[in-house]
Amino acid sequence: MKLLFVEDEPVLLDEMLSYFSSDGNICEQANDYGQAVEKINTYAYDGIVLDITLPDGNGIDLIPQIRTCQMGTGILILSAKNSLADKVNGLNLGADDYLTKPFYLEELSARVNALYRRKALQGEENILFDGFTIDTAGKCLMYGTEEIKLTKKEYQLLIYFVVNKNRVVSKSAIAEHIWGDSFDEADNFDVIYVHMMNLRKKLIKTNGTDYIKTVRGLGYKFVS
Amino acid sequence: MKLLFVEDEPVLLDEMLSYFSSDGNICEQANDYGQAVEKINTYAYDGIVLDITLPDGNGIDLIPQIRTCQMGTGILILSAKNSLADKVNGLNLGADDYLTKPFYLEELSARVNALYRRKALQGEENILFDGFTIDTAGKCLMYGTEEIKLTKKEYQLLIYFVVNKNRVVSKSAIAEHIWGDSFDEADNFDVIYVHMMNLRKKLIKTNGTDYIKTVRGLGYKFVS
DNA sequence: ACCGATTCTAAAGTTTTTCTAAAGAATTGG
DNA sequence: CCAATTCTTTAGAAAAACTTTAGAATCGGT
Repeated sequence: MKLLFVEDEPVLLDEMLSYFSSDGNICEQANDYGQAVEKINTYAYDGIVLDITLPDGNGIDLIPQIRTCQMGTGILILSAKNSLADKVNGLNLGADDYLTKPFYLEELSARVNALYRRKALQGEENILFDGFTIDTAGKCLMYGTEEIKLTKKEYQLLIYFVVNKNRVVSKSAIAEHIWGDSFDEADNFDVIYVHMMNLRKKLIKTNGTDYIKTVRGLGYKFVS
Repeated sequence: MKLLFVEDEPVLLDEMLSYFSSDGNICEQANDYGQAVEKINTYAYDGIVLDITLPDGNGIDLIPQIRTCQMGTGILILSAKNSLADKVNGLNLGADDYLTKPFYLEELSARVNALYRRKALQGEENILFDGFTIDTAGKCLMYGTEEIKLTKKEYQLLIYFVVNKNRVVSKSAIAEHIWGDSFDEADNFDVIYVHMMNLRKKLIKTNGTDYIKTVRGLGYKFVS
């Protein structure tokens, strides 16, 4: 998933970025309030980890802005202050969870994942469709008891499609979501074609159904 | 696991630090109330050993502070006073266990480990899987009656994997949990690769099964 | 201070995944 | 119906991720 980390302390920021990146997410950063505003108004994120104390403003003030332009985005507030007022205030303004520094990256990760599941999938640990089970903890796809081996990119694609079930997702959206900034859109979507095809093939091979419909000129749609 | 020792008497502090460090834990110290407050608000710990009588304050007053920012941390109170009032007071405020000075380090160790077991391992003394027994008190792995000799790192890895059975754990998560802050993630994960390989080899050699699946690009997963 | 065990580093080897490129099929618009 | 565009499919190159080995450094106990 695509995450934004708003944090001014460089060490902690680095730790979070490398932790979440190596966990298979696309991560972006904002070092202060100004950068955060810019990012929020330009890109869509699945989750935003927001430090409250920033050099040029209070992170809490970002929450309404995020909520007006990114309804479904999970917001987790971070704060060094051990203040109940901040927590209550943040949650009232529309944050979804709260974590006080210090914390284990492991716990932050668990909470961000939980947010994403709550937001996108109504709190289901396992996503089921038509005999398939996506085990989000084990990061694998099962058909009955048999494991359908997916590569990392295929797994990410599948999750993204299932979350956006019955909705057309553009190739740009896929690129932004799964490749992030590193994707060179000017060139071509060939990479996406190839991965789509590989994922499709594996699903079709399993039970004969093609869950992914091509919407020519617009993108793809997962139906189930 | 990561521990904090709050104790003003240097001899006892040193003894505790060296005992627990050599047992494979990540240990930190605070010599007085002030240092303790600082540490508690900066880092996360699995367990805190807390002397009640400190030169600049009463250790008991730290308990609420710990509890508000570190929910899952085990707290063990130490006191020279053999006072029932202190004990009751401490436990009421959220401490998990109590030990009166003087004591044997072995007993302290046993109690701190018990705290961890209660917290992370849901109270299990022995973890069983497929003919193997992990004796968490003796910190060893048995296959039937035969002991499978593991190094400290291998044992820690195994515990971490077993606790997270069927869940993919990223290399960052492993690093954070087993190497702590000393791990230089920027460089490489080579150390992890090597230890993983050694642990795997020992398990495979014992009964031919590879319980650890590599999830390329994401981490490893213990399945049983 | 020495010995053995453990842990780490470095590098070569292996496997898997990802990407690129190109040819072929389907669809759309003129 | 033809040309242009968009997508599918294949195959192989390139990159990345992981495994394995060996030896150096470090640690712990005597």
